[in-house]
Amino acid sequence: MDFPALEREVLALWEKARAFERLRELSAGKPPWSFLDGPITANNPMGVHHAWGRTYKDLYQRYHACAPWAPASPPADAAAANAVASAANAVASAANAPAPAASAPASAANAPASAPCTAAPSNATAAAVPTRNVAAPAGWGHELRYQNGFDCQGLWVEVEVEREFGYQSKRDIEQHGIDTFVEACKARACKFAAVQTEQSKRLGQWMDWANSYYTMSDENNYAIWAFLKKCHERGFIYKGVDVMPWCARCGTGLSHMEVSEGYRVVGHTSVFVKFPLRADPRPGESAGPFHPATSLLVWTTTPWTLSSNVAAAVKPDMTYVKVRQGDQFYILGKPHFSNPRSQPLEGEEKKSAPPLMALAAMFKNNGDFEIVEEFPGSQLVGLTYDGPFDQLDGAAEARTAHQVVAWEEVTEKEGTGIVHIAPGCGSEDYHLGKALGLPRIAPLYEDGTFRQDFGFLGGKRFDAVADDVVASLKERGLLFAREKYMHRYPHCWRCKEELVYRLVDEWFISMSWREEIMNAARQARWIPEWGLDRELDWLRNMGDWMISKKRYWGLALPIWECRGCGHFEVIGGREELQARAVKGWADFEGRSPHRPWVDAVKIRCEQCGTEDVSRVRDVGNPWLDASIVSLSTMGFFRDRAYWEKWFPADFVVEALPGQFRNWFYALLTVSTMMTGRSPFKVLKGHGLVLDDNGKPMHKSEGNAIWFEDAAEKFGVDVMRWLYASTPPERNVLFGPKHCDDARREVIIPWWNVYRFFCDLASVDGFNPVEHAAKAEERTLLDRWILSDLQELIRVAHEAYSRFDVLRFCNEARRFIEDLSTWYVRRSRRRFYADGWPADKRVAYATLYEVLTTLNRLLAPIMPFLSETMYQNLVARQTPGAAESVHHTPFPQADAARVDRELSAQVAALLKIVSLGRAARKSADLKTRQPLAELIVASADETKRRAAELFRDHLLEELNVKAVSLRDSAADLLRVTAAANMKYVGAKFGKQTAEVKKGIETADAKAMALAFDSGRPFMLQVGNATATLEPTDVTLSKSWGDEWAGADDAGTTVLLCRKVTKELRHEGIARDIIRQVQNLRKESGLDISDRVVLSLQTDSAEIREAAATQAEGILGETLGVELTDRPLGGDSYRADVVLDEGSLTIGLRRA
RNA sequence: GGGCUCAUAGCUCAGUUGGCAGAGCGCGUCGCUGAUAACGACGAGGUCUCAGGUUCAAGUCCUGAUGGGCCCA
Repeated sequence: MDFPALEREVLALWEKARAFERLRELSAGKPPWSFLDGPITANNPMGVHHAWGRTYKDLYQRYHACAPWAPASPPADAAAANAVASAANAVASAANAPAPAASAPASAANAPASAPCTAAPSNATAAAVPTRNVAAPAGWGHELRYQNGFDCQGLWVEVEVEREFGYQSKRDIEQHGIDTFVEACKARACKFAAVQTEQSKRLGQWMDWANSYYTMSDENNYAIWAFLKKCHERGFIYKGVDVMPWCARCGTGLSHMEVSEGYRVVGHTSVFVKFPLRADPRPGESAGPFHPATSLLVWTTTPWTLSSNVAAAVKPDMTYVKVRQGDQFYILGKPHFSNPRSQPLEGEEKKSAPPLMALAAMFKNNGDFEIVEEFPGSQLVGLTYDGPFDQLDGAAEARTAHQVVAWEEVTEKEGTGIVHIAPGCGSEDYHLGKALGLPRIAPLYEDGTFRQDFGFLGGKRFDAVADDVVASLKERGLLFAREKYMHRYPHCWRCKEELVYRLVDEWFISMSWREEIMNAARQARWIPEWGLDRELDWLRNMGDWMISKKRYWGLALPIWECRGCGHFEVIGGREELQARAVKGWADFEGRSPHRPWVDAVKIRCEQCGTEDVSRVRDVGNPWLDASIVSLSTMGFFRDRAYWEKWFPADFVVEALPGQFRNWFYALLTVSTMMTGRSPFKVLKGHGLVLDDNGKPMHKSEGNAIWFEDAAEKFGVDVMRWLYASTPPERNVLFGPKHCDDARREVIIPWWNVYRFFCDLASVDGFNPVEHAAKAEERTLLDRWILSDLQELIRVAHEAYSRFDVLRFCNEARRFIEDLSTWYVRRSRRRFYADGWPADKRVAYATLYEVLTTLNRLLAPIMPFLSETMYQNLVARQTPGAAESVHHTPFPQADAARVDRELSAQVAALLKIVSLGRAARKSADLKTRQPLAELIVASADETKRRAAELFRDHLLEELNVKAVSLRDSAADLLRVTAAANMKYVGAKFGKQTAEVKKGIETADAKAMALAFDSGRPFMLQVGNATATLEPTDVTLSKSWGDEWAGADDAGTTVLLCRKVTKELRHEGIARDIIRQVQNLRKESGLDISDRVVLSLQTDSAEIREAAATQAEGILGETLGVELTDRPLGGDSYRADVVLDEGSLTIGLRRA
């Protein structure tokens, strides 16, 4: 079966029938169900990892599009109350919503004025979808917005375009023109939005593709302006000077969120450096121990920052030592001196990192040494020293500032206990320096090279000077030691270069109002629940939000800053800018609010009157772009009634890693500022997609799987099933192996039941209306499978409505297995009858109902297979049926058809059959050999009742002539007991030998009966009582020569072992029949072909059996004549070996 | 250093108010089959990561530890 081909056919069918548009017509005016799409980055083709989230997005939308308005049955537990509440809300808000006539043409009326991608797959007529209002059946279905989103702006696009153009740096961009560059970025976003649209369609996503939102749209950008203005009105926007992580290649600072993306383990040159003390300046201390031959021993992993050293920090309450070596004295922390040192790594990285030498060992390498003094760090505070690069002009400001300062954060775990402080080159350094009023030296330009006034370092890049610095220190006798040090160091998450800490001006949103955002976060239901704690933790701890980036392609920060007086204003929208413009509006008019065009507009400073105030050059943090969409895409600024209808979203779902600090955070922050509310009612997160072996997919390692390849090799239904049936908070393993497993486990059995039905139904001319069944006509098995089907429907509603599709998948898998391996297998013969006897009609009707219902339940997960089945089973059969399975209401469970007792009885039946097979196995009696009698002995009434009700099935399944029932088989039971020494020895110690003997001589049968009823067995050993558990003994059970048996938990199944001559002949006949059937199949005969049969054998017994059973053999194999002579001519032939001898079979079509 | 999370058979994973440790795949033996790309029985494979606690009863609840993952500093 070529599933991908089938999927392509379904896609063509949907397109031809306008199936998605038709669904929207059917849904128009129904209660809204609001899904908000987190925008996918439109920068590359979609990967299989995107397909996970998009599967959830699609399947929950498909469910709600056709779900009933209230749960089918009241959920039992508290967690479900949530679902009830939200469903109730949906209905309530429907009642309050504007009349359908006003809100129906929603997507058309609310479409952004200018679609940013004219080249994007745009279809104006399709966009205006709900053209007519169909009278909707009351009670089911919801209206959805189906709006997909594309994230378009940001450095990730710039990096790709730079690569396309062969640019090396920001200078190239400015030289060739920002306008050219920005246009190319726009074009790239449009190009990949179109690619992703086609891929998403292939995945089966039903979305209003022509109406996708783009974060680069004018509407979206101006909406962010409005948000920033509101922040400014509350005083939260400020310009900060900070030491920021900086990417020298990209020429931009990175936000906290971005820095966390890019930590990698690297080796750096670390150095131990001497800071020679100057004469103690403190009054009364000049004669102290700190004479000129004493140096502070300082350690750093970033030698380039020594150029900008200002201070050395010590921990006041930590003990320091003074070490003499030759005529030199060194001061360092006592714990650091002798403790082993290690690199701050984990797992594999830790194992592969080289060992580090302890400081004491370094001293030892240099010769004899002794500790001459110990004192607390507080005694060092205030001392001054000579800086390592005081000779450089750029460091002049620090020459008089070098001093020892107190700092609680000095750690005992690494370094020397004396920390090099360069407030212009490190974040913590900066904050310490700021608190102490130290000067700060910023030695680097934007591109990471040293300023010219840094002498021998001037013009060199920060990451290329380690050796120069070391050489210079060594030459001047300041180097104590150097080593390679492995640690996690931040890298640019886009271009992979090492970051550097640099003093820069950036724009921030203060997070002083974080409690408000936390309260909004608490309004939503988070799946998994710990997601809320995780988000709150982030909100509690995050610093102010840095929103500026010194780049080109992105939101133009609407901040106009006066060069004259420093006053800045935040402009809240296009109209406001136009009103304030004093220059350049004509140049900007008609352009998108991007660089460079918007930069032409100048305003007048409202504080000092300066006329040509320019916009700051920065663009916005890209998470701002996606943060606004709960407002911008739902008409917050344009159509408040429409927005009220759709906000907050009922559901959002995205990948967990990263989004707590990215989209979830940004979305909450903006919504809280603008509305004070959470923008979503339910947030669901899912994990990562790994390869078949559980490894992350990387292009460079060759284990990445392209979406198109996966779709065409595996099929998307299996992909969707795999994603739907994986626990969302875990990672999913995706690849050929897991796809094959899932297909074999679920899809193939389901498909085969469907095909079994279709093959027969088309021959028999089954008609669902004509061949209906009445309840009282159903067999027990019919009623059982229909009962379980009702349970499955109930679970489906519960699972889908609580966003727990995994639970439904597990139940569906079990149901399909029961259906395929028990119901259909046990019901096959009913379908083979000639004509339309009642039993056949009922079997057809039952299986038809099961298949069509199951199909509907699985449709949200596997829309292609279910559509195929629906077209065959329903659409072509039933005049007036809906065109697509996805237009039909989700089934409702009928509680009256649930029969739990019957389900328990079928389960008991399966157990009895299993025991019967075990009994046959124990006596080496193969199932083909008919036996005279089966005894089911059980104290459990359900088991006895099951054996009675399903007597006929037992007869066939276990190939016996009769079934009898008993309460107990104890009278036939013979047991021998042996001690299990492993447990008995451990439990009874010295008594073991006695207990062992006791067990062997005890009443083993009483012991077995005790264990079977769940009790321990009390064994008298001398004067004491030993309590025996089932694990303490090994019991061997038998039921005499006449019976083969097997038992479990108080139920015993016995088979009569006596094989009479007649039974043996029947067994041989059955062997023959099976071999004949094999040959028929191998020969390619049709099931209904009549044959002439020839059997030749040397075995007298086989001959006799064939003769006495001839009628049965011919009947089962559709034989018209049985002969013992060869057939010759165009006959088929097979030589087989039976237990009794060899046999040659001949076949010829009659 | 802090937060969150996960740990069940060789592998992938179920285990829903605490009640006799499960499935699929893989492996071995046997059986069954006009039963489909199958199906069934039996077997090997488990200290449910470890240590405490609550309880008549803990894979499940609590505390701590160890290890993996994510995040923060």
